[in-house]
Amino acid sequence: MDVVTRVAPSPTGDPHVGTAYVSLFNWAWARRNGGRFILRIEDTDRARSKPEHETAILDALAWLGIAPDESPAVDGPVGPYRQSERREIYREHTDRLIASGHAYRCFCTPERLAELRAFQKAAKRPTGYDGTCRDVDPEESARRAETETHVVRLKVDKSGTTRFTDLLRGDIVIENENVDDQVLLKSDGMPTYHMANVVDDHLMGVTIIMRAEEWIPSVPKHVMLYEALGWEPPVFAHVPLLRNKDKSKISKRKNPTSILWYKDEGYLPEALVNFLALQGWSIKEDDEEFDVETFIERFDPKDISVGGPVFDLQKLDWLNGEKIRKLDTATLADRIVDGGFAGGWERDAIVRVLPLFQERMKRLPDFAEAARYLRERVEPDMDGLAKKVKKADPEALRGALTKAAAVLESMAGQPDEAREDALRALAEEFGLKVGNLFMGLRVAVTGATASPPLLPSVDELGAEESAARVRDLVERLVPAS
RNA sequence: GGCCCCAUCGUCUAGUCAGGUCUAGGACACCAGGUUUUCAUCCUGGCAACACGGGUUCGAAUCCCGUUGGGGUCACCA
Repeated sequence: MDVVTRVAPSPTGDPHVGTAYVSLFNWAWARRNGGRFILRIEDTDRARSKPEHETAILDALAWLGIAPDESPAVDGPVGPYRQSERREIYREHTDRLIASGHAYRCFCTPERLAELRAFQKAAKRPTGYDGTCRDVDPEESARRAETETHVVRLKVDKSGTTRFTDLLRGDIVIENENVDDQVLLKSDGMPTYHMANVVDDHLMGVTIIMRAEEWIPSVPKHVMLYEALGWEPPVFAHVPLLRNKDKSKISKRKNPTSILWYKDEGYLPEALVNFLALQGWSIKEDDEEFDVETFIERFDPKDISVGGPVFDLQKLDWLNGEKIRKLDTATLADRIVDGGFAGGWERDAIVRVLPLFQERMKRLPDFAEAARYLRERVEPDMDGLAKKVKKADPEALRGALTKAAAVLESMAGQPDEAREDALRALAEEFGLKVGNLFMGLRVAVTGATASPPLLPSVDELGAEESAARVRDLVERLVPAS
């Protein structure tokens, strides 16, 4: 049988990392099986849904390289893919349920329901609809429906139990008396999630529902709907919820949840994908850095573990550095430029100097930050230098640096080895440790005690400018008297 | 609170279904050492976990029960 997977986000905010997480699994499973991955926009909440959010979700998934095969933007055989455009379909099906006695119209006002809920809570009783409209005579119900606003509710048979199988947890059984008469059709004619979800998943031929575990409690309602409609439910696989450090469901307050944030921070999409793949799933090999093709080859939803993974950005940073190091300089330069992290650098210039920075980068903005000294004189870190050359004779250091400046100029263009030898000799001449001389040069040229290789930096800068920086440092080294 | 889900190093996890090969493996982070003119990379080593209590069994991280802990959910939001 064909595999059809789906993700069904609601366009009510920035594209969420949880959507990316669930999409990745659904996308990969469809890819592995030569199936289809559908993105359905659940915009039945008319107040909160916004077109720009829908666009952002589509763009974010495309950026991650896990774009759906069918979506509002890519038509397919089972559209439309926006629930707001499927109103008639839901209406038809709720009518069917009313006709078959599986659902009923409810005329209770929101105010009454709020009061009911408040009362139940105060009395420490389980909350839920009290069934006032359950037994309104069908004819009377139809008549009142002409003029009165109403919703349609699922008529739950409160006896017995409902059972379903979760691919990751096995059988889950719930007493029907704990299942509420869920609203299926809202008073504005839009379906609720539960109704739309079941109808769409069936009509769209979805074979496996992989979604977050927060949905488990509502599965019995869905199962009842499948049964009432005479349909076979698909396979359910509820994946763990991504967590904050305190184990609560990942939230904006405690974690970056917008996919856009990761893009803006200079994370590579392949790093985020690799990282997300490691949440709840693991590769047998020791190397946890892998490409998406490998993931597709190995991924099977039944291997997902169910403990809620705490989001750890440190691991993402590591993965991002790994991915950056794997790119060739031309590609990395493109990523830097296209991502808007060039900081005024021309693309070709980036390609030229990138070897100095690539293995030191964790994120894309690191380049412009670390390469600043190549475009402007940065304030040398005199305190840092002082700590590093504490034991060196200041007079000797100044003398050696002054001569070193001249060496840099006179030996410009010569091989690194030759220049290094000359500088080493200089250090010896002044009775300095080689490291101390180099540290002085380093701080002079790059401004910092930790930097990319010295000589290549000098070459990029030009011998004259480098020498000038060294002489400037010598000036600063004169003790205040 | 009712209902439901979950429980291995600080974090992500392997092992659990088919009990012994687990004195519990890997990765990130951290610490130490090596390489390097610094940093980074790279290499080597180290620290560190089966929530607790019963039971079943010759034998339990693995099976069962309970406790504790964590999470989710109880909307005309998804």
